[in-house]
Parts: sequence; structure tokens; C-alpha cells
Amino acid sequence: MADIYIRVAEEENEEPMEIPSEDDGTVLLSSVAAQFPGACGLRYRNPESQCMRGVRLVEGVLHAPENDWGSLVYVVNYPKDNKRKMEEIDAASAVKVKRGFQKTSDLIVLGLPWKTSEQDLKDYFSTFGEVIMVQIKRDTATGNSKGFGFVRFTDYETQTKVIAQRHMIDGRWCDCKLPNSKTSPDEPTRCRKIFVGRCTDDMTPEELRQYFSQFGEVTDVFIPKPFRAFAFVTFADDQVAQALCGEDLIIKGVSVHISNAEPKHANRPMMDRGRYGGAGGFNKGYGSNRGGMGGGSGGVNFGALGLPPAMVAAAQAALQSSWGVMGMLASQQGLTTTAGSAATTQTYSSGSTSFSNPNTASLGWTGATNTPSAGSFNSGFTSMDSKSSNWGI
DNA sequence: GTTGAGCGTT
Repeated sequence: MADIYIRVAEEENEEPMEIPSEDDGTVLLSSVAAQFPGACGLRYRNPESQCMRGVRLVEGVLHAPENDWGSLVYVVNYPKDNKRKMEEIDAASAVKVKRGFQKTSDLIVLGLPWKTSEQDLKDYFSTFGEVIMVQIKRDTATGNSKGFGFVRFTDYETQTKVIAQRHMIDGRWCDCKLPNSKTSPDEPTRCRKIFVGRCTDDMTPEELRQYFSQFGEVTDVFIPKPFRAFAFVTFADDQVAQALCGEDLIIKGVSVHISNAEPKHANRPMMDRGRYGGAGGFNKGYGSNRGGMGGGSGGVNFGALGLPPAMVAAAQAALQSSWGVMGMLASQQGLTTTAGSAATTQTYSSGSTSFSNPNTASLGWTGATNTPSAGSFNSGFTSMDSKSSNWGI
């Protein structure tokens, strides 16, 4: 006698899988759970009432409705928490898959000559590997270099090599290090809104939306006006938002920093940066937590999200910015004054590089189906201060 | 037009 199978799917419109029934026509829950780990029951849509119906479950045995399973597709029930967890894992792995393997981070370049330009920096560091961002920090008033800057490479191997040695740049010895800002990652919370720091004037809400859509559905983008050098991006999925916290992302060639959008006054135990701590510091020494295979992800703490350790390890090893190969927009060049001193942003426009257009580059990534940021309201921010209520969130 | 250890306009 041929075995009888019933059709079971994770969701109603997903591809069903056939699960064997027993000789008496019942189906064991364990048979279902073998294919759908964590399953605790089945339901189906009643063709007459169009309502979902539960399948009778007695001591681990599922009983056919009307004594006949028919050709209906049965949908797996999960305990609420468990299902939630599965979705979170999916979101985390989606981010991880899109972001590649080993994380690179911005490196601070210390000891630069005053005269060194972004172009100089880029020319120098390109001899080590592909450079996706350079920056020289300048006095905002005078435009003079402060003698340090940042660089970001595509490949982690390049980064490792660059950190490991000193660099003669325009006649001075310079050091490249992991910046202190990476040593105390922002503590994650379960919220869907991220703070995007170090934004530049020319980043539009549309661009931010499109950029961040590569990680998940963006439900809102908010840029304070007048310009305040930061923005808020809200995702549909808090797990996506949390996965990005602590990261440095390259948007339009600019390194922005992602952290939680929680208000400052909400009792945040700020990590002690210990920057000047003289005595017996165990709290400095950046860099010691890196080196190995991606274990030291500077930013993301999946562990606090209640994921299994293996998943945590995998996710932490996974985060890397891989979308950052984007050109300097021509709009940036507009900052250059006659004195040529006000260009504090990246200016390598020499055409010898292979930067792709950020707009075209992003098209392949995203569904780009999000509507432009109207006032889609997202709750969960009741604790924000009164200022924020003016911000239209 | 100064300087020479540092840490990126919340």
C-alpha cells in the first residue's frame, strides 16, 4: 500500500513539502518537526469559511480534519517566541550574506604632514590595495590639515598589512591604527532606528534610503534641517538595524558611523573610553582584540540578542562593508574655493580610479520599491525628548 | 602664518 503524504509549508504561499502519514492516517508531529524544526502544530485554511483552522493534536499525533487530509496545504505553527527567533536569524544572515566575510574598518592615519592632501593619501595607500575612502581632518575655519586622517581599504588583508608597518608619507613617518572609536562598540538595543553620524551635507533622504535598503526594508529616513551632520534611518526589522550598529559604512565616499538612535538622556551607561586614563589601564590597547579571523568585530554584538553561539560567531565573522566602492560625486568638488583651502572632503577625482557611480551601483542590490520618505510613523520612540517631536518622526 | 600627540561637526 502506497504511503500517503500530506503537504506542509512554512507559510501559506510557500512551496509545500510532503510529510509522510502513519498507517492509521494520522501524522506525527515529530514527522513535521523533522522538516520544520520547532514546529508545534499545523493549521490550514478552510476552503468554505476561508478561515484558518487548527489541526487536532493529541499527544504528538495530528489528526486529519474530516478523516481526510485531502490536497490542502497545511501550514506549520511555531511557538510565538520560536518563530520570532527564526525570523531574526534570517534577518541576521541576510545582512551577513550581503556583507561578505571579513570586516574592514576605517584606519586613522597619524602624523601626516600639513601639506598632504586626500589625493596624496589615496595615491600612497593605493600601492597596498584598493582604497575606498580617504579623509583628512581639517580645521573647519581655515581648512588646514590637522595632521591626521582616515583611510579605508576594500580588503581586510590590505588593512592588516597597512597597520603592521610605518609609513613614509610626504617625508614624515606616519602610523595607521584602528581608531579608538572602534574599541567600545555601542551597546545594542532592540530598536529599529539607527543613528547615522558623520553625514555630509549632500546626502539626500532618497540616497540614504536607497543605500540602506541593501540591508533590509527601510521604513523611514530622517535628516534634521538645518544640516546637523547626522540622520536617522528606520528599518522594518529591528534585527537589521541592530546588525548595523557600531558599523562604519561608506556612503558616497564618506564614512558614516552607525549607532543606536536612542536618546542620550535615556540612562545610557556610556562606556568609559579611558582615553586619558593614566593608571594601570586595562581599557585601552586597541587592536588587541583583532588580528584573527573576524572574531573581533568592532561593532556588532549578536550575543546580546539571544542567538545561539554558533550563529553569533558566524554573524560576527560576517560583517563587512562591501558596497563602499563609490565615487566622489561631482557635487563635492563644488566646495573648492579660489583659495583651494575649503575642500575638506575627498577630492580624488583623477579618473585613474575605478569608482563606480553610486546610483547605478545600488540598483542591483535593492528592490528599490520603497516609497520616498513620507511621514511613515514608527512607534517605539516614546522616550525621545521633546526636541524629537519637531523632527517629524 | 604657528603645532607634532592625537581620534572622525550627535
